[in-house]
Amino acid sequence: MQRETKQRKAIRRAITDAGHPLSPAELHERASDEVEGLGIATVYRNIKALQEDGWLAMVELPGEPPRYERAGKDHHHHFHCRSCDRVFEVDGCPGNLKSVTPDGFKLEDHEFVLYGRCVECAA
Amino acid sequence: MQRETKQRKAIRRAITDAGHPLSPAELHERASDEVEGLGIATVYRNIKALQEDGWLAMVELPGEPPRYERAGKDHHHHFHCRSCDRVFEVDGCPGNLKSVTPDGFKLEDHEFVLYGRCVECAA
DNA sequence: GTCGTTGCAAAGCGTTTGCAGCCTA
DNA sequence: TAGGCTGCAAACGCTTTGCAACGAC
Repeated sequence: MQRETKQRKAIRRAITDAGHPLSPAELHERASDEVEGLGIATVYRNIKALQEDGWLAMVELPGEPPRYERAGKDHHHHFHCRSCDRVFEVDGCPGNLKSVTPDGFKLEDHEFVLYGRCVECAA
Repeated sequence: MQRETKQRKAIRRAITDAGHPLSPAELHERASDEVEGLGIATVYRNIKALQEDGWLAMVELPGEPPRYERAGKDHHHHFHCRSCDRVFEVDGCPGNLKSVTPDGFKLEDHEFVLYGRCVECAA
């Protein structure tokens, strides 16, 4: 990644402003506000480039298309609201992982997703 | 679902024999051993029918195509081996979920995936 | 001016659907 | 024999890629 185009700038800004993980389509929609005619292929290409650059991190939830957030955050997990479909960050970790790992298996990593209603939708 | 065709029988058997979740492609491959010329569309249609029938359960892991296992098992999670790409069942649950749920959020469900090396690949 | 980047359109890939013929009950 | 089920091929939705033009440096 070498040049700072207006498209790339808009995509960066969309991620930064969102505050929660965005899908490629959401990212395209938001960045299009700033750059008219932005192509979806450009969004995908920049997602890849920004990931390789270590600026962007992929958030994969079961059964969901991938979303993206700023990289470099502390270890965290996600809460997926079934009502508004938004994804929120959750600090902390339940721990206790070793105790459920089968004997002989080598645990390297884990993912962990909460489902329910966010504070707005629970009201 | 009303008729017991040889295709459906083969698909049921493939799931039962596997002992771990299978992707549609794996299911097609295994069931094809028993029924020559089995169409992939038939596999997908039966996956849907068997799910609606409550016989089959979908296992969705982050960033992975869906896999399927027998329904009706006790609450469990999965271990995904990064070496052989197989998915194993893990009994138990780390608990402690309430403590990481943000205030005001209503927790309804959770998913939880371990990554690493299975006992065979760790050797 | 160079060559990384872009938009468009075509190609991929996994999944779904329309349809005519098949076969279970 | 009826109509659920199947295989095939076309259609889909999302993502990737080829290509000629564009524009950041």
